[in-house]
Amino acid sequence: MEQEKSYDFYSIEKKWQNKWYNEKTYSVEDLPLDNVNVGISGKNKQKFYCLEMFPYPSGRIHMGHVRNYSIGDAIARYKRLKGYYVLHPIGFDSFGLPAENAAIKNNTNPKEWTLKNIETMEVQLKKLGLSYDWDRKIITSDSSYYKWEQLFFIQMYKKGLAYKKLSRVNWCESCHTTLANEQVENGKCWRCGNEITIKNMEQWFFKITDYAEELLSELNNLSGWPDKVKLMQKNWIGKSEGLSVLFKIYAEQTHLEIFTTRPDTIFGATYLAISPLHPLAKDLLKTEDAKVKTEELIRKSLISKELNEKEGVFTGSYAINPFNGQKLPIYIANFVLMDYGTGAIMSVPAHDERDFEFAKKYNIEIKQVIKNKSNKKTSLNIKKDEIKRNENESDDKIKEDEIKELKKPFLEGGILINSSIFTGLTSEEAKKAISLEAEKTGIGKRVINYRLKDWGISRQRYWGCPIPIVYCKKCGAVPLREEDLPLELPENVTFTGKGESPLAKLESFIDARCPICGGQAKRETDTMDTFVESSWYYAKYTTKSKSDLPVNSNGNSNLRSANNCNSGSNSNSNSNSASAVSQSSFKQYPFDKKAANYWLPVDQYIGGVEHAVMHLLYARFFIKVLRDLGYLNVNEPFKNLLTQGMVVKDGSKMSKSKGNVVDPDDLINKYGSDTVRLFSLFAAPPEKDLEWNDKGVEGSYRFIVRIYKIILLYEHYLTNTAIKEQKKFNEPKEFQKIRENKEDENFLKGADIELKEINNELNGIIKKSETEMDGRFHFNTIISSCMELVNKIYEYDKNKNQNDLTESDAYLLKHILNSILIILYPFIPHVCSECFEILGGGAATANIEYAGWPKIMETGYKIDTCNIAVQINGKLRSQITANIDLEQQDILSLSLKDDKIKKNISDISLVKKSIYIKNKLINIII
RNA sequence: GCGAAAGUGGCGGAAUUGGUAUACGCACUGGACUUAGAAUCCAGCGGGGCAACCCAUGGGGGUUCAACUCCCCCCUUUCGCACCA
Repeated sequence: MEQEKSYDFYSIEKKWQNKWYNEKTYSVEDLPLDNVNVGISGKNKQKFYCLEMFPYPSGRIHMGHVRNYSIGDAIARYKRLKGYYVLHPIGFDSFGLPAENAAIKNNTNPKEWTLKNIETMEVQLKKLGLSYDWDRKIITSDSSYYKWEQLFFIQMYKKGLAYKKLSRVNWCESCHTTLANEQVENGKCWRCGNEITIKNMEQWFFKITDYAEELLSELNNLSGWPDKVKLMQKNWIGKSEGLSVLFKIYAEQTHLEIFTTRPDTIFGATYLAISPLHPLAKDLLKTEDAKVKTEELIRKSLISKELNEKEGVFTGSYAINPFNGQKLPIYIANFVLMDYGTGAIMSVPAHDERDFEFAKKYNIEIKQVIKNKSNKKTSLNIKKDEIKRNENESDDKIKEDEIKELKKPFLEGGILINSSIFTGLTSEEAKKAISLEAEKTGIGKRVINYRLKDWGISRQRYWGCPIPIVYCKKCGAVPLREEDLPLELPENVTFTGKGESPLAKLESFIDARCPICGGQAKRETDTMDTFVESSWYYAKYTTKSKSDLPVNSNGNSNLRSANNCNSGSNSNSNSNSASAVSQSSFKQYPFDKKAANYWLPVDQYIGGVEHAVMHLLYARFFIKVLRDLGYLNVNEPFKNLLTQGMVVKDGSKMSKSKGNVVDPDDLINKYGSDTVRLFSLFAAPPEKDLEWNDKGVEGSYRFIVRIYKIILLYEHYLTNTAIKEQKKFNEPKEFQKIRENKEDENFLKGADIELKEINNELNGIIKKSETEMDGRFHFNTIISSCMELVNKIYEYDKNKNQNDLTESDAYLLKHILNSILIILYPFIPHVCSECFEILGGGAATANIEYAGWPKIMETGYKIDTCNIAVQINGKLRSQITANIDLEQQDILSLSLKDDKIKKNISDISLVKKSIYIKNKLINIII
């Protein structure tokens, strides 16, 4: 007996990984070429762009990465089998705080730290055997990448899409920088969890609000996104339609503009409330007492957005309700936000919770103007702008005390009361009518407000993309000339971890010349939010050739020499930059427009749900900007989105502080990467959290060993029956049939029934896998069916002497084994590649990469009996075996012959009726 | 408070269209092999009952011949937003 080979995952994985990397198996062209080798040509193939969110090089790969990339790789490999031309790139999102914090802590250089981490992680990723096109690797902290970002910034600045303003911004003391609104979670910093405070600072913004409407409406076209994410973005954008109305201030010439979404309640307004930060606030104050109290409110509003209790001050001023002339007191109220709407509201306590609460506290009148819808139809005529009251309408009288005794506000829409000529209208009608009336008389206009704010991108940190702006005493803020890019991040900096950004203290960096007048100027020392890099990397990937800026070719690049750093823009090695260098400045593009248009949008994007309103919103915004700047013609970056759950252990997210971290490297060394990948796909469907289980990993390992062993078992056998050597099957006729999937029925008829049954099940798995891989991605169900099938093959093997097997058996068995290997290949590519090779490959190729997705093979075998569940009054009582496709009557009489059924139903006359689901179930009602 | 998702054995999870609930895996129990162990293989494995049967998909109602699946109410958990007028 031959010595049994054991499953040596180390050698197997090494062997295939080397092959993939050396042969660049997964590398694709920017645009498909005509005459490339079989299997990798993109011509006549449909493109498929598969992308996982690229990692921040924090040091080592963690389980979340493994899960993310295993999912992506499974999809990419599946699509290749299905005949797609697949772009599957990877890179590093390498600007960010950890590098700088490490620098402060260990006195290292952020760049070195980052590059070292990238090196480590690249080795780890390669050990996982992921099918990336490594030629497209991006390192965003490299100036060959971020210079384009600076270019975009300048072009956005010129279009007014990047601007600077003084504003109240979120400040994280621990990270020592400002944050965008999206990056504040529950009043805390998204990164470190520190409490956010408010600062008034000059900051750079991207005008994402210009795209609010498109960002919102395009959500409707993203059918491949989870509803959850779309809803989160929708809520974040927060569109609301309403009316802005001018209220004249009593005995003054000024007006106060308020915004409301409930114009129908305007007759119920009993006071106005304005934000403490409202520009008119101080002018309206009439008493010393109010002034003092307001100061306090202002002070509180300035440091925090948190609010415990509603507080306010009566200013002493009044405004006039333009609709009924009522004199309304004006309050300064802490719950009114300055940065939404107009910073002033009309308060209708009867119909708004907040106004109600405030009115109760300060004893302000509550006036009901909406009541429950009655069945009575309104008898008002609304024709265009005209509202005519019918003659015989009787007033709906509401008693005063009924209003005052309201225990809580009436929030729903209803029928208007106490609202002059609008009384009797429904809320919906009244909104329209009152808005029209306001517009007609010029006291108001319909407006749309968004909750979304512009994206604050200034960061007071070092390790980020420098903002290409200088401040000239004469010319003000001036962008660098495009040809002077990149503005490199200087490297000779010291990190104290205190006070301002290191850049702000670096004279050699700050000192600059004005690009317009040549005079003395100071450089902007803020860097860009690192979410900018990830907003467009998917587009950069589409172009392999690295078109770099000319290095040293532009003699007057004095701006760059000022920072006395290495001016070599040193992208990784083999860029054939000869032609690029000879060109002058930005005649080049960050990526080839044709390639971007060809590959984008990303067909499948995979990442954590935590980026639902940060990265995913910014990226959508950015591609629209790039489109409008003329770089590509694509509206949305990601066609389909899969948000995977977290990897948890003992019920909580893996983290150092909890001490429940599992290091992928340890597992790969112990079981091999196929096992680690398999477990992370098998233990839960991708969108759910994955509970890590060391014992479960062993189960996955066992399964792989079982596959390997059954292949070895049959390697011997299949060789003996000459399949491997193709003595019989090499006959052209047979080969032709196999290729065309037109098997000789007679030939297969000879095969074992057990094998044919297994084959039938295989056919089911092939179909089921295709549906799963087409969008639901519940790999766990595919894997479990494969496990079942492998178990059956073992069973078959147990009951069958190999020597009794015929050629037909061998052929069918090989088809089954090959198919199972191909189905599992996207999840465990190394061992499947190896096994496929051991068996001698398929009809067309010995390389599983190009074997194609398995075809359904009909053996002409149909099961002619089926198992039918017999229910009595809906309860399962028995099961019978019957010939397939029998009619209800036959099944019923068969059922009644069954012992267990007989016990319950002695005579057919007891049967009231029966319901029959063909070949499945009969329910007998008695 | 508002919005969304989820709740199935000891555990991870199946059941994609209403049609035999608990597939597959883990853990556990027993057995085989072994001096012994590991590994492997075989068998069992929702709860109750000797059994016939009964009870089980968070709880309670409903629709239906039939409900994990559809409808209503409630509970719990997770996530997002949180004075957005």
